[in-house]
Amino acid sequence: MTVTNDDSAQYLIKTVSKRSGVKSDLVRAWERRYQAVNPVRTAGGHRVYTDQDIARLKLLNEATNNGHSISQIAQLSLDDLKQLIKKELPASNQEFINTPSTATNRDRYEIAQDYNEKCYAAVLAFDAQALESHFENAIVELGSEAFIELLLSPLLGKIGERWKTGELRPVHEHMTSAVIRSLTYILRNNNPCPANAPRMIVSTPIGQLHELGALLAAIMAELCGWQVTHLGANLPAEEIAAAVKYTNACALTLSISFATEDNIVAKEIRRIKKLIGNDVTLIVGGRAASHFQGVLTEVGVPNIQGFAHFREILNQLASEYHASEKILIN
Amino acid sequence: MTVTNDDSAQYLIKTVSKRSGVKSDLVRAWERRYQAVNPVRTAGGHRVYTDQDIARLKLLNEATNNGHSISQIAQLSLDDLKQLIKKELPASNQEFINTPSTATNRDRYEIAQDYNEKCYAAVLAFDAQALESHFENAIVELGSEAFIELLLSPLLGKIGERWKTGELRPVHEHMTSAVIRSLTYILRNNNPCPANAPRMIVSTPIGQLHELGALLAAIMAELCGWQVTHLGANLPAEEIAAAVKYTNACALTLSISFATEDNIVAKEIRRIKKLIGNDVTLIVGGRAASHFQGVLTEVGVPNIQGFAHFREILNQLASEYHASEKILIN
DNA sequence: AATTTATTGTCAACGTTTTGTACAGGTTTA
DNA sequence: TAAACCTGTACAAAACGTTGACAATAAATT
Repeated sequence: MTVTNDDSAQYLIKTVSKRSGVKSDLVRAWERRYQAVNPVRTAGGHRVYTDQDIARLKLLNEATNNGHSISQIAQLSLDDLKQLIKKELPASNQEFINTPSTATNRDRYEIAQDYNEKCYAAVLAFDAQALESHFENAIVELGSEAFIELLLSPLLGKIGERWKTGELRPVHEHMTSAVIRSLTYILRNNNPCPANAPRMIVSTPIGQLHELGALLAAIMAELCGWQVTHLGANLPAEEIAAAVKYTNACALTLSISFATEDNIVAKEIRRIKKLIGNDVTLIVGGRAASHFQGVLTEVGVPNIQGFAHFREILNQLASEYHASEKILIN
Repeated sequence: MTVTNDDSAQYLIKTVSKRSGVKSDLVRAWERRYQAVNPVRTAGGHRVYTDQDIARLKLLNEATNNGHSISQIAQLSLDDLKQLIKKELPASNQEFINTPSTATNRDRYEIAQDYNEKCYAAVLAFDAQALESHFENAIVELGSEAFIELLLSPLLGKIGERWKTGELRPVHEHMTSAVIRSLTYILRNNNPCPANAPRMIVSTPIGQLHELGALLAAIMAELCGWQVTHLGANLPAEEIAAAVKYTNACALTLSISFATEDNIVAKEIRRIKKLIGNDVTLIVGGRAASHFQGVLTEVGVPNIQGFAHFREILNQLASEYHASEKILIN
């Protein structure tokens, strides 16, 4: 967990209690009896907690509700706690994980807002460790779904904008995608996908160097139960098509983030469509996708509009896939 | 990964009872009469069980339901119990019968060899899931160090060769690096690096599209206690230099995997050297690094020869860094 | 076949430990 | 100054622990 040199302690016990779901008195008791957390103190003696402490208390709360005795788990590391929780729920009540009863929707929106600023600050400061740490905490606190919709997606949008204004450089984006790529591991493990899940390839056509959008699509598809192979950015049509063939994927998602003057992207999309044929569904999304509306309608690709739409398409495809699979079995 | 860390006792009897299906009273009776389990005790005398104990009780429960007398099987080993159950039920409850394969005294080299073949097969078959799974197992079985030296490095070498012969396509490499990137998370967590660790940037200059070598270098440096930021492949000199500045890195590692006819790489290396100055150590490695020997000696970069050499340089740099840091403090 | 013996799951009684909650009186913060 | 915190203490419900006993079977012996 990359020892966080997180001197950013900032929350008083009331806030911590609200966000973690553990009553203030109990937070103090857990600290006194088991050293479950070690908050810093103000000059006057008030406890001051970090985001990590909140994540920790949240997990401890969940674990104790699951029957674990606090004295036995209070000193476990964040990672051990995550594993503990994961073991408890072998795909039973996903709702409980993703919709923690402790935070209302507005709360979560504000929390995400909070993390958003911190994460952007970390990107700007080129602090990969802080960024990763914030992401980890946010995943615990928000759950995978809200993490993506309320934090990751807006953040990546912001990064894209700021990149155009010159506030951020290409390296900022590279660093960010490196961090997000390694996070994929956590997210994937939160939602282990079934063996017969439909497969998808995610990439970016030649000329499109920005992979953040593709990463987002890949993560979202994984959370929807797909088995995703992310190929990175800037790949020629033949390569992408080859990957589709190799994996026997039933869908291919391309991310187009920037509108280019040349017509390379349009050409590539046509070539890809020709190579993969009609049995594989082509999905094109991204901030600049609408710029290529002409080609997209030409090859029969729907225009993705927001999350809900993307998720909807994914679910529909998945159910079609499973239906056809059943027929094959019979 | 989720490898049950057996040594961490943490469950109280209620939880154990719920999970194993054996009533609390009976668990105690089995312990008292036959020493079926040997739980640790808390200071106050409460029994504390491990995951293994739970597995054991589950199996004992099943076996007694199958007609075995508890006194006869209470002291059997976990493996023996699994065997017993397996024989009884030819086709029903085959779950949870995984041999932890603990006491293998086989040579690590052979194990790595074995994994190497499996992993290469997964790459060839474009099976990202299998590849990731093999990697995970290998890390557990070999440990991070041996994983890198005996498995990852030879494997990446092989992939590089086969790429040249045309047996593998570029997508194979992309897929592989995607998997390895997400694995970074595990490796990093196995070796949490201290807050005052020296920082390093790892990347690949423009024209070098292959990032496997850079990934390998990044992982190795992290295991040596560095705080590494991996930027991905194919970045212009200014970007790389900017990242060095932002992170205040004291070393920059570039990976050169392929010899190009043009002299772009040489140019880029000169530019990078000029931009980062002499306070930042430039390290250049990779299969094709020797091809640019001229430039490298010109800018004063040592020729990396194998792991040991790279590690040696890293350690020396780190100790120099820490020495200079101490001086700064005083 | 009848009787004795051993095994095994379950309970009850009664004391101890764990753990969440509460409150009082003083201090810090905004 | 009011609201929020801190420390310390206390308390009660839930969960555990030990001991010992008791049927219901299963196994062995007469």
